[in-house]
Amino acid sequence: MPDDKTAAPIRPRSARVKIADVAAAAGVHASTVSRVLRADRTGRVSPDVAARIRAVAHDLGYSANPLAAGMRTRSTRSVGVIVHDISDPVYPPILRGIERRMGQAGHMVVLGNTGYDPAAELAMLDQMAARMMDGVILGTTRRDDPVVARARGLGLPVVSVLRRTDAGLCSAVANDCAAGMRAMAQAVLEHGHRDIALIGAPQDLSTARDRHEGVTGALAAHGCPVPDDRIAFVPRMDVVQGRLAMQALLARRAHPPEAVIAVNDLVALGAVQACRDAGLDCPREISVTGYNDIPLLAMFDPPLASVAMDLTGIGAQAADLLLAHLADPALGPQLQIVPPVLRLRASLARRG
Amino acid sequence: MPDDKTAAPIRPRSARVKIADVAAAAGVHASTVSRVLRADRTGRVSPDVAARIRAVAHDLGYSANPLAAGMRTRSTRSVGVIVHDISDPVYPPILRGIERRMGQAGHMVVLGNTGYDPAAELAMLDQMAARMMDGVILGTTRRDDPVVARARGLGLPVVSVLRRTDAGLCSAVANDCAAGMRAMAQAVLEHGHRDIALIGAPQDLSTARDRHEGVTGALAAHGCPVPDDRIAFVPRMDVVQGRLAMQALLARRAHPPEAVIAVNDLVALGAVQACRDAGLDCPREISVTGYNDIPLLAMFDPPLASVAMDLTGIGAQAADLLLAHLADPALGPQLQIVPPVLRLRASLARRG
DNA sequence: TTGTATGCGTTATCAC
DNA sequence: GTGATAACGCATACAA
Repeated sequence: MPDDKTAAPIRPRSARVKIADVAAAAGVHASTVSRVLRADRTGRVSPDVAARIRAVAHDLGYSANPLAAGMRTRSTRSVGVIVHDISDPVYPPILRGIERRMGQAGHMVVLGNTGYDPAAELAMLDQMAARMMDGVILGTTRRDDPVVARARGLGLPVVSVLRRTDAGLCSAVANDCAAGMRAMAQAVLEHGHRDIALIGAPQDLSTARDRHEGVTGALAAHGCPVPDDRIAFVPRMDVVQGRLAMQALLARRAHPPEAVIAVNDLVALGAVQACRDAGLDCPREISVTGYNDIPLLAMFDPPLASVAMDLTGIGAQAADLLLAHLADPALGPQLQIVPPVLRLRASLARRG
Repeated sequence: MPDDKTAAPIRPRSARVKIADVAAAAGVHASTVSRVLRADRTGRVSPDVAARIRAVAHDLGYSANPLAAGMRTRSTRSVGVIVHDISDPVYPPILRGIERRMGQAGHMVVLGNTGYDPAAELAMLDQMAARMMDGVILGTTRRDDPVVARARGLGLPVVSVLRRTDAGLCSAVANDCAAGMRAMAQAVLEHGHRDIALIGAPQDLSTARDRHEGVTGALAAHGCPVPDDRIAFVPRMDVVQGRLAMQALLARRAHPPEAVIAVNDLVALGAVQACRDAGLDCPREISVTGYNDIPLLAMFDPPLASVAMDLTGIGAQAADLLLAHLADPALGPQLQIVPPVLRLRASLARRG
């Protein structure tokens, strides 16, 4: 056995103390140290030896390398989170809930931002799988999502947050968007509006679809169906697109609608901008509503009526659900529905 | 040499194809595959063999495992980002800039949220170091930061974003907060206000300190020094604390100040709330200003005067700077200053 | 140009 | 109860 140390380290070795150092200092073998420092005692160690090892490890400032351990255990104790756009204020509270829970469980959170690009979502998942992440939380889920399918193929646990797949192929934490929007539609009607416009989003997202079906269904059921030229769609749910959609709506008819129900808050805020640009006073001349109740929404001008949910709680639930899947690989897809709560504010005003 | 395959895999092997699989399929040795697939050709390989290996790798859907590679190369191609509170709207645009640049460079971004807790910041850095992250971007930097010191001790490259250390011990991308606040102070004076109150933040953050010194200095220089009872400090820069601080300010004197200059936008929004609670009309009776120009600030009621900077650009610059440090470990601390831009809006009104 | 041997830090499975 | 050994997937100094 040649013992030449030819394969020298690339860098001047970082001073990180490893198991071998602890073992040497404690006068035991590395495997014994590993047994002691690993909480799940696979093999028992005599109390005095264990105590000595623990003391030495502490003195030397040893901390385990989860990556190296992961090579062997196939668990790196890290999870990915993929979102369309971290700049959308709906995500930070969710991310915060995820990060806190995962941190408590000793897992790190890796962030992926994919800008509404399905190809980027797939590439991001592959990246995360290649890095041996234990699981992924998807904030990008589409109703029929190749990302979910590929994750299944890879055996990578996935939890969907906010949205879900039609087939329920993966666990999801979401709110009942259709119910939320039905409530909002009813509120708009109760405020006396009849000429109502809608701004929807791509229907391959369950949120966008459920909200659209919820609102169209509710309005039709109350004898107030929405004509096609009072419906616009945005390609992305942001302020700029909301503004463009509203401009398009206003251009189609001589008279503006009495109220606009937008698919989410950012789109609604863009719609408000477009109304102002067109010289329309919101809410005196036109009411606008959103969805998600992003932070600080009550402080906008006008305070925006929206549908709220506990975003941080949703993030925490998604994290817990993923942890449950990690603990029990046999666990089937779970669906957790969080109740939506109507938040009526000044942007929804009485007609007249 | 015992060749028994006793150490069986823990899980039913994930179907991930590895270098050995490609090597077997291509009829070459693994090291040859490694040489071909690694862009930086250390040893040359004959073109035909290289082409065959590449084809096989593609057919088999091979993708490298950066973690396993990192065990050897000491580079996991992942970086950490530590922030006080991802729910603060100032961070998402920065994070977006970082994520995009890092993604382009093939690095993943790990997020750490520490809630203004210095101990948590230190623990997070240790976590990231233990996971062999290539570097860390700090959004939490304190003027004399043990996190920066420990990172130096570990040889872990660090770039500070938004804030910086007094000693300039690590690279930083920030704006000139003192200059930004001087401009704001002057604008407030030019609007006729003389009874001006300040809401500051913990002075161990360079942003809070520079802004405070900038505004107090400018006001004093213009013959309008701020008395102690017109100054309040928040423990954290969020809406709730801003509101409490404003309440405290209002309680100290019979008459409210004419203007309030807050350390950042969230604090300013909290101050606006407190003013309203107290029956003060903002901006008719009291002007309020912020800092950072977080997204959508112009749509608030009132539109908040603030000091703007290119947050996404700052994130991208920080990412580039960290990448530069990774490419050249000998690179010393760099300081990049981004210009602040005054954004005057209706929350700052003429006196009277 | 290509194959061989070894190590990165850890853990699982043996033998003792 | 503890030590010895191989393996996780990859990269590289060296020999051939």
